[in-house]
Amino acid sequence: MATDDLMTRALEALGDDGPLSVEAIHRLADLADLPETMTIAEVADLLDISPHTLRYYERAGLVEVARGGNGHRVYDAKAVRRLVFLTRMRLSGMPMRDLRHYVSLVDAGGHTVHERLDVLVGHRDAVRRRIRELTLSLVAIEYKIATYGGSTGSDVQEFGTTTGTDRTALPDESLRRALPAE
Amino acid sequence: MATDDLMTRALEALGDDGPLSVEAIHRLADLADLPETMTIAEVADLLDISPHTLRYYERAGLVEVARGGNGHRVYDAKAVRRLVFLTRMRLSGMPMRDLRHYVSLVDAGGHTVHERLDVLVGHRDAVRRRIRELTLSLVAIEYKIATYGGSTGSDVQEFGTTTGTDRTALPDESLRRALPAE
DNA sequence: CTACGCCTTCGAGCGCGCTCGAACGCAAAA
DNA sequence: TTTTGCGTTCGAGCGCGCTCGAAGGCGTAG
Repeated sequence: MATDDLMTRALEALGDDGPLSVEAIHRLADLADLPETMTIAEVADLLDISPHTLRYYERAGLVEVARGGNGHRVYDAKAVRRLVFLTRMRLSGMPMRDLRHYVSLVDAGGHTVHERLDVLVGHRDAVRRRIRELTLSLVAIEYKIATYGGSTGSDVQEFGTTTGTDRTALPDESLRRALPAE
Repeated sequence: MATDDLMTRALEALGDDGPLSVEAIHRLADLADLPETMTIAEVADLLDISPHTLRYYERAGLVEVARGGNGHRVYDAKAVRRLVFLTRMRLSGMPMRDLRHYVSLVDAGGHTVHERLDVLVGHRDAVRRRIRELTLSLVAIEYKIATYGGSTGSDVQEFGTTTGTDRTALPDESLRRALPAE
């Protein structure tokens, strides 16, 4: 069935270039050897977010950051590791609200481990659903691109024209039905 | 390499239940036989969005909808098909701004086909990047769940305990390095 | 000494995508 | 006739996640 083919190719096509910038990957590759302490600018650079956002996260109660003698923030390795985790969760769509909840569990002590796992599992499932949702949309978009003729409303006649030519192994009827005009 | 294994399993795990509700899939399965016209409530039900949102899309210039004798909106098949497309693009993360642009191209006539394709291809690439981004996060989250011991900052010692037991074929070092505390 | 650069706190503002509510119209049911 | 239900227009409000800017401190370079 052609839908599976397209789905497979859609998934394969993801092997191109990552969505994370190459620098960001490099910077995150070796979390093992983090410096003892970092400035806000260094952390911002590491995480690819602005100092403003870092201060915002701190204000939101997601992380505690010490101050140096000059009043400047001093991020130790523990704070940085937590921020790496937090930004990863944010990037995958976890709301600030849930993140605050999770952090409060962590700070509450070891007896909250079970509930923390519930949060993680819930988010994992949400990410899975979102990926699936996006993959379905991707298939639809790729189909539309593959069959695009420039329809401006009266679209039906164009879908029959490529039978025989078969320029890109077009998907099946179920897709055609799911992909309307424009 | 174990990372690939986890990645593969992460992708396979997506085969569970779709993110779209079963009803929504059923309702969208047969776009071929749409009724001649639909009310706002019917379209809202079909697309799983609120009538408020439908009016908002119309106000935003994304679609024109006729009025019946009583002043009520009358959605014809063409409008419904466009709205199906629009909601699919929205669901996959295309901003309203881009959607407005695309619609303006469609309404401008056939000479904009090339530019329309550019928009679609651009969005396709964005969706691909987002899927990849989410997949990476998913792998990280699954790793964290699999190895969770309840670390509260001093996390390092826990990552060595499972060597030998090998309860779930844990991934490799590169992942460990990418997944910090909490 | 001045200027620069990087940092601080705090409160306000912004862009997005809805979401809501008030005030009203029309038609069928009780 | 009154009520119920579904619709209309329009403008305002909301939740989210930043993002910005003002006003100032501190330390080094020129």
